[in-house]
Amino acid sequence: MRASAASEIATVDRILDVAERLVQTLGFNGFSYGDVAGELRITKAALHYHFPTKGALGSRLVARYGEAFRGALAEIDAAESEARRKLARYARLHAGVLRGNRMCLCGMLAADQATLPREMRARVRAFFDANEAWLGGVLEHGRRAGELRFDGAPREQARVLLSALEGAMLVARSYGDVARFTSVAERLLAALAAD
Amino acid sequence: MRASAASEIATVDRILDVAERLVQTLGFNGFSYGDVAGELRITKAALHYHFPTKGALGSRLVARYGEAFRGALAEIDAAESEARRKLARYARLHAGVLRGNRMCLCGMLAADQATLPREMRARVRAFFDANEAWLGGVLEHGRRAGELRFDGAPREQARVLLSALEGAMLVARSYGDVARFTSVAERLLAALAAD
DNA sequence: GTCTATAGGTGGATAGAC
DNA sequence: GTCTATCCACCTATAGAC
Repeated sequence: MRASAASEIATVDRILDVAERLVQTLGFNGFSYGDVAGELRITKAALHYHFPTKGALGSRLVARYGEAFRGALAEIDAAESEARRKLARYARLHAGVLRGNRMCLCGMLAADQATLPREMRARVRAFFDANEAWLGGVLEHGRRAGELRFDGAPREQARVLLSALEGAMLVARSYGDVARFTSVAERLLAALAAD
Repeated sequence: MRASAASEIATVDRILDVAERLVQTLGFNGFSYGDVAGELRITKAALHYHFPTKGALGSRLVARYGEAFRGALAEIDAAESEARRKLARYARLHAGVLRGNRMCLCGMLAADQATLPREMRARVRAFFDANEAWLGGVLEHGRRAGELRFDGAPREQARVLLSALEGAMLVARSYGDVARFTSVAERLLAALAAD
């Protein structure tokens, strides 16, 4: 391994980038090694050198996606202190994914759940867990601060929010209409406002 | 075509039953003619006699599912007059689908959207449209009657509800935990209560 | 790290006998 | 309406040369 110039991207990452987009648009059973290889102008055999099986590729995909998301959540925490602004940025995170007709990687894989290797399934759940935990923290803090109003446990309310946003992506994508998502997201957040 | 005894089920319907379950659990790209044929102990060629292409089978599947759902909504309208009770039964409809690890057929197909033939995509949207229209009507009526409280257009609120329920199914299925769905559904309906 | 070549299987779909 | 037989494209994955 040598030092690489800034403009170069390691083959592994280029594979992950293409595969990620394909999974998010077509589903885990809707893309093939051939699709990825063809787009990168390498052979399927070269792909297998980097990722011996499709499941291994999928696992790395979910792991990387989860890390990136956790990074984005940390950025939100660093940039915003108000709960309502944090939630608004969280929703915008998903809206960003939706542009380009992409579904949340883990929402898509949740649909393919029954056909995935064990490890991928576990990682998808871990992604949801992390999102719920973060949302739960924001909700709890926001309610304590008097910014937000809702009944019951923050963690339960977090599940409502996560489910609703994943579903809003799913449905909005059927219409190719991001506004459908943002409209739902705005209503969900407005319902939590204390004023 | 001859009169058939009550216990007999036409081959076409048995095909649709099996295919429906497979799509709801595995996704449209996660099942094959071979799977259906194997389960019914007929050959793939026999399947092609009834449904020349996979897309034709899929279209019939969505059409039938939509009709069944409309029937269920009509039943709810006939049995209940209060908006809150209608919505509760609507949520129970989805909970029933979720048992047996099934996803809403159209929610699943929404994930597979990009890989579907045009006609199937249109039928999936029609399903969502019909659900939104029915929910919008119930919400509007419920608010007028003072049973429900929410801001904005009923049709917009209907989209929130539909998205959230679809998403709740998607996420709950990852955990194999129907309670996750019912908990979210109850919170959504409680948030609409006027009291 | 990428290639050619290929294995071994399965995908959807068709032809023609019964 | 169901079968056998078959087509061809594609799938994931491996072996071995460069």
